[in-house]
Amino acid sequence: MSGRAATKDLVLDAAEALFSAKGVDGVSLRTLTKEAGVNLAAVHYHFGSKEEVVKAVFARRIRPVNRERLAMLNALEDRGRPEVEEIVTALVAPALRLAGDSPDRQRFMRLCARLYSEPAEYLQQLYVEEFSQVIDRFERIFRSALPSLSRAEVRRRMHFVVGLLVHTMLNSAPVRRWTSGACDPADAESTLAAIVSFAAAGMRAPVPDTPDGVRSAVT
Amino acid sequence: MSGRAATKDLVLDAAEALFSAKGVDGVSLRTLTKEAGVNLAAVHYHFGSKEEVVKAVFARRIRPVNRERLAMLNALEDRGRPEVEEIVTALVAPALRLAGDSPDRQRFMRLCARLYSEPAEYLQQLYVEEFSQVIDRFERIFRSALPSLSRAEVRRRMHFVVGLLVHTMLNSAPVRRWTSGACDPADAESTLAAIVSFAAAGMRAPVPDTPDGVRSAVT
DNA sequence: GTAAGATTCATACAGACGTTTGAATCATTC
DNA sequence: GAATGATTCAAACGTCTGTATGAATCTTAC
Repeated sequence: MSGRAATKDLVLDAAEALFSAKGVDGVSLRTLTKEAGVNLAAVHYHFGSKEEVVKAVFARRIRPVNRERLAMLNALEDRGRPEVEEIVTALVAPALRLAGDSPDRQRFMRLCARLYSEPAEYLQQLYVEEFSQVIDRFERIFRSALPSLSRAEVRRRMHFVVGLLVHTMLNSAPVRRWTSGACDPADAESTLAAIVSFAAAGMRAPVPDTPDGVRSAVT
Repeated sequence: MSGRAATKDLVLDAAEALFSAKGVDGVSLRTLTKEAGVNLAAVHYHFGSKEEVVKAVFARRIRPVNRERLAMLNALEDRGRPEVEEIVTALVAPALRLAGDSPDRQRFMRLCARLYSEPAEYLQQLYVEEFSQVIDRFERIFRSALPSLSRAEVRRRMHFVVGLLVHTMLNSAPVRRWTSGACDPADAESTLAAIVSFAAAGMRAPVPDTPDGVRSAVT
């Protein structure tokens, strides 16, 4: 216990900013510690390795997001059968909300999306730990709102929703360029509304006829 | 001219496989050239730098994809007013088709998606060169099929579609895990049908009421 | 105020990195 | 078959990487 713990946070803050800008592999510990204003050896003293820094950066912010997701689901279920839009909102809004508060969090949003598409093995395990419960919860509640979809189809479509969410969070700058500023992703409110409308319609889309239509037997 | 050109292709093939497995930063030129069975210096002799290798790997396969996209759009427009599903198919199918033929191409699909979410600046310029024409084309044809959407809204929703496409191509393994094998993304046919159904419904979704509803003036 | 523990510091290590070089080999042409 | 240009090769360059060490400095408690 004890200790100022300031150094640890300085490292995490700088790591969040730098990793999101240049990718994990693109940032050396020397760059990182210099930016944080701490000694090079502080990283290994406080974290043990660079990998542990990455995991700490990720976990620090993703846990509140997933907590909020589950809380929103709880609130929805208490009020009866939730609409698809409401479920999608519970999945998307807590993540997007990260951008609302401060530029730091906006940076993290991009890091989060970037990490999700990085291949490192030590991260895969982290995803399982942090997400598997949330995924299961959403699958169940989506299935009850969309009873005509098979379990596999629900999961696939959830994957689509996560995909467009991650992509939106990752590429804010390109979107702003594409839309000539009309769709500023920093405008979290309109982004959220657009995603929810799009994703809910997608979740409700008719199941395509599989030519060899046995696949839907998997339920 | 002349020369066997075999070395160049050996490098590109190995780069495609390795980059897609471990990311660009995760593969050293020594690993790459050893895997390719060529000398370390061959990279700089034939390409000049590692960055140029990345760009060559990307361009080699993405150009045929975009050519096919444009060809499909041409065919659609010749036959009259295309349906939203058809436009989405023209956007998605050529990319997914990469996975159909061989494991090599499947690897490339993942690389492609990964590159798209990497921050390196030298890649951004490549995207503009390779994609801007295609994007403009799709925007126009989408707008004619969805006249109620503003230009900005069309672009935003196109971005969503690209997002779920990229995410699908990037994370085939997780999807297979999630769906317990029921949605094998290697089954390109069913993946395509699922994406098209989901994305077309999303493109057609009602425009959410913007509380300060002036934004839709941008047209 | 002094002992004990936590933290910081400068410095070093060994190895991997992208890149360069100059000689050796190959293919081609006359 | 000798000459020429294209290609390959082994070796080395300097720099940067993540990690480790041990002394110096703080913090805390008595």
